[in-house]
Amino acid sequence: MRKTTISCTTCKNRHCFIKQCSPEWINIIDDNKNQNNYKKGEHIIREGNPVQGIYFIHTGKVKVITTGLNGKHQIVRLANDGHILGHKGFEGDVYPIGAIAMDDSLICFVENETLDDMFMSNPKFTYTLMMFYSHELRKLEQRIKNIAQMNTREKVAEALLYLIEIFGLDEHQELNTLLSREDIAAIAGTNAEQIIRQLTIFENEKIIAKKGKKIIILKQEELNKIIRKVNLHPEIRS
Amino acid sequence: MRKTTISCTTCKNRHCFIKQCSPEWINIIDDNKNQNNYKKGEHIIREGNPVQGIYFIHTGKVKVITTGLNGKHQIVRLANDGHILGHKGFEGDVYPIGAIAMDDSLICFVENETLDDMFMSNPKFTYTLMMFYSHELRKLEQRIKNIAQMNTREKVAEALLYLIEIFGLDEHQELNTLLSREDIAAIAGTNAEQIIRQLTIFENEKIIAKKGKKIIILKQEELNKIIRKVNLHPEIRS
DNA sequence: CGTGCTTTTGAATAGTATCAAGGCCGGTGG
DNA sequence: CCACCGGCCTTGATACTATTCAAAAGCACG
Repeated sequence: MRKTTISCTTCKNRHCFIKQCSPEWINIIDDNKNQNNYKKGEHIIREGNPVQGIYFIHTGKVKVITTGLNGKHQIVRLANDGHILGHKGFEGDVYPIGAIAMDDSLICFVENETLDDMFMSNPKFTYTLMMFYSHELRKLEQRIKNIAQMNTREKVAEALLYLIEIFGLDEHQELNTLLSREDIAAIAGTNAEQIIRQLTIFENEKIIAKKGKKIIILKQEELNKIIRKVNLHPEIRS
Repeated sequence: MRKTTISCTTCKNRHCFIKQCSPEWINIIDDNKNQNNYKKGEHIIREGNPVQGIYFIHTGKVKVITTGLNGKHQIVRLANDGHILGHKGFEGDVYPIGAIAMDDSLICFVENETLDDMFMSNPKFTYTLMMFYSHELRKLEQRIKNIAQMNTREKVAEALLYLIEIFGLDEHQELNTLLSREDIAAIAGTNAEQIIRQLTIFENEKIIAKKGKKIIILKQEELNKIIRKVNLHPEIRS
């Protein structure tokens, strides 16, 4: 973690919610924010620490985890540029989640006191954040259904699609991120062995290819089918 | 579904978010809202219908479902007095979830156009809604972890605790709601047979008692233990 | 007093987690 | 440059758990 100083007034991140504030407020935030560079693997938030504000991701990739059964980690959410970490709403409480940088990440921090003033004076900012939460909620509701009902094959397909959605593919159809099998298992809600077996099956079916640890997506539509098949049952919809 | 007319100015629901608006706005909402009584089992929202606004639960019990694998229903959330249905943020889209009354329920509906004006003119309303979403998000994140990692025993314990949290127990320690085994299965993310088997086990362990379809909670702390044991591993926390 | 629905139980089957062992790869030090 | 080490990946065998199917019992309702 190393302190840096990119001003909000020159910041090029178009998705940052702070941009929803008025120009004079952006200046105030500029003076009050803390900006740090986190190295790959570094903790941004530790589970159980007191909540002091919200983290805004300028650039980077972050995994949000909670510790569960037998100390197993579950990846609850993946976040990148423009996303936030540490939801508003539990001052005096502790973070129920931890956040770890998956790549070197530049992250701005705004403390609770400043945030409260921002909400009061910038309705558009509050509104945008409300919409963000609303969307996240909707996504999680879908994910709950998936994780609860899917078998391993479907879970792995869903995890891959989730990774594509968040981080995207490069020009060679390669996943723009390098996760351990264990990390993928923590997204899908199973263990590393199951992930490997299923990836091998997908490889045999020519849906993906493996290049070392990297995963190349050959037929994304096939992954979609595995999930869609699950979602669309028009004959059942009343 | 039958139209009723309780004015917001005399409404006694303390949790309703509309109360966060200014008095003049409450009058405007009063003129623009639609209030209906839904009978037990009636659909409030149908999966796939266009989104037109937000539903505010005055009184009642509602299950929020999505249709998944092989047409199985997953109960994503349970809602009661003061909660809302149909998240803001997908105008022009269709509801990804359905909502069904579990008891006779009185529900107010406000359409998108009115809502947008409310957000613009009532920052406190927007802020309150943002906080609500933030809390819901946090709860769902915990639930995701649970559902993904728990075995049947733990899932059933969690489902029972969830029911207690939302609907509470009456003076005889009876669950304040009557769900089918299938409904409980749709919360826990398994099937009705597993629920029955596990309820029988809990009964033998004197953790619960069954009175017909009703469930009596004898030792809630034992249910907590089953879940807590899962959450607390201090030796592992870094 | 049937009829249909939900609950309950049992048995067979399929699926998943766990354990163990070997392979691969990158990094380190000789 | 090579040999070794440790970590992650991979695969197989096994034990366990959950799902499915089938059938009986209980219950509500007309």
